[in-house]
Amino acid sequence: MSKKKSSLGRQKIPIEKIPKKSHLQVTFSKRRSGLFKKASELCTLCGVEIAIVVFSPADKAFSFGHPEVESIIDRFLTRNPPQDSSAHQLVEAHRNANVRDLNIQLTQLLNHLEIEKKQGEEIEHMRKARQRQFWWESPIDELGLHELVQLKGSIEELKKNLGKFASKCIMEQSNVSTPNIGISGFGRYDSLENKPGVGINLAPTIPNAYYYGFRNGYL
Amino acid sequence: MSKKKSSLGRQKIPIEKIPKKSHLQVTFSKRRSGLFKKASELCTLCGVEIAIVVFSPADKAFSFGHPEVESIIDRFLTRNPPQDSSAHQLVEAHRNANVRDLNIQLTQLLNHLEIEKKQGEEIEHMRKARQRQFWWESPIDELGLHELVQLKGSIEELKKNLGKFASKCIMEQSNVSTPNIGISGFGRYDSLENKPGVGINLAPTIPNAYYYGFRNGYL
DNA sequence: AAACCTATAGTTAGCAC
DNA sequence: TGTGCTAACTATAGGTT
Repeated sequence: MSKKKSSLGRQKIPIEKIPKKSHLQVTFSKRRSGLFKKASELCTLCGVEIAIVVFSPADKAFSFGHPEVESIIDRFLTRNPPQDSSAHQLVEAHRNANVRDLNIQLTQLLNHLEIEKKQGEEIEHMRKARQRQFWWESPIDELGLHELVQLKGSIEELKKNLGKFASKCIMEQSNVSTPNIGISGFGRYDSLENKPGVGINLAPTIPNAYYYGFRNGYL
Repeated sequence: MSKKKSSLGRQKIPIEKIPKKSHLQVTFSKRRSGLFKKASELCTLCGVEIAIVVFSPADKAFSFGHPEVESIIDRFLTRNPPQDSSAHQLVEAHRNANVRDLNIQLTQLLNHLEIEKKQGEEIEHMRKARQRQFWWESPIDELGLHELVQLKGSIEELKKNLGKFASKCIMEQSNVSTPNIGISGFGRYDSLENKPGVGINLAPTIPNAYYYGFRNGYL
């Protein structure tokens, strides 16, 4: 006849880590679902958005989210300045991996640009120097020793070349079957540009193969 | 004698959005703290990590986190592949703001580099072309029309300059007190470089101020 | 708004399946 | 693991301050 209570019912437990593992596991499961239920009720009753993330004792992730965990987390992180503090660093680092890559690329590009610029400046320099080498078109009494030496060499060179050309012309005069290599240009030049008084007057008819000279209209 | 109940105590409410705003606000406050309390109890009892984010009806953010909301969120996001899907886009965009800036910078730099390179190439081209302009030192029968035209113009120029120099020399011969501006160079040149046969032989004694010409030893 | 009160709705510990 | 039971424990609706 004695009614045996099947259980003592709910017992008060201290809020401290449950030592018995199997027990802890059960409690975790029950209270986790209870927590999520409370959250969902709060969502419905108050029309608010809630996200919960729980890592179980076995390090498994459980999450509740209304509407979605991600969107709420995003909202939260956007508002709460990502303080890049200690804990955040790892993920931030991971997130910034491409930023780092871009920075490296940028640095390399800047270096490249620097080199390219210097090369450009150097070439520009050379160009200007080269321009200055057209001294032989400037008044002759403005020339220095070095430039005059160069002028001499150049004219000497020109002399030789003209000599070669002259002999070639003579060769051709005596042998008509020889192709007119190198003559056509001169021919055109003569017809187009050999205005009296300023042209270059070659004297191909002069027998001496080494004869050549310049004459201007003022002479 | 009649004991009046001060309150009916807790009444059952349907789990649906509370219509009365003031009422809702109170419920939100109470249940939110209740939720956080449950969470903290779960943390203590089971030694787990929990993060909760709640956006109030007034769109204010409340959060619970043990140990910290951020670290738990990071853990969560790191494991759950950041799916870059719809919801995540906004924050991703925000996060990638600096990435975008870097990309813009990079693009600009690449453009700059492109321009710089082209300039460099152009200048290099000019340099080579300029080098080729020393054609007047190469065999004369290899020259084309254009080069010959140039040669003519250059020699014409040289002729004028020599003419000016010659007249200057004549002026000086007739007036000894005139300073030797522009002559010293020539003087040095003469003494150092006027080897027989290849030198430039000026004839300053010729009365005509416009007389000048070249003669080589082979003539 | 927040803090307290009270009666009661809701949660859950311990046990069994 | 999860579910069901039940008594006890806790949270909280509605009120007052």
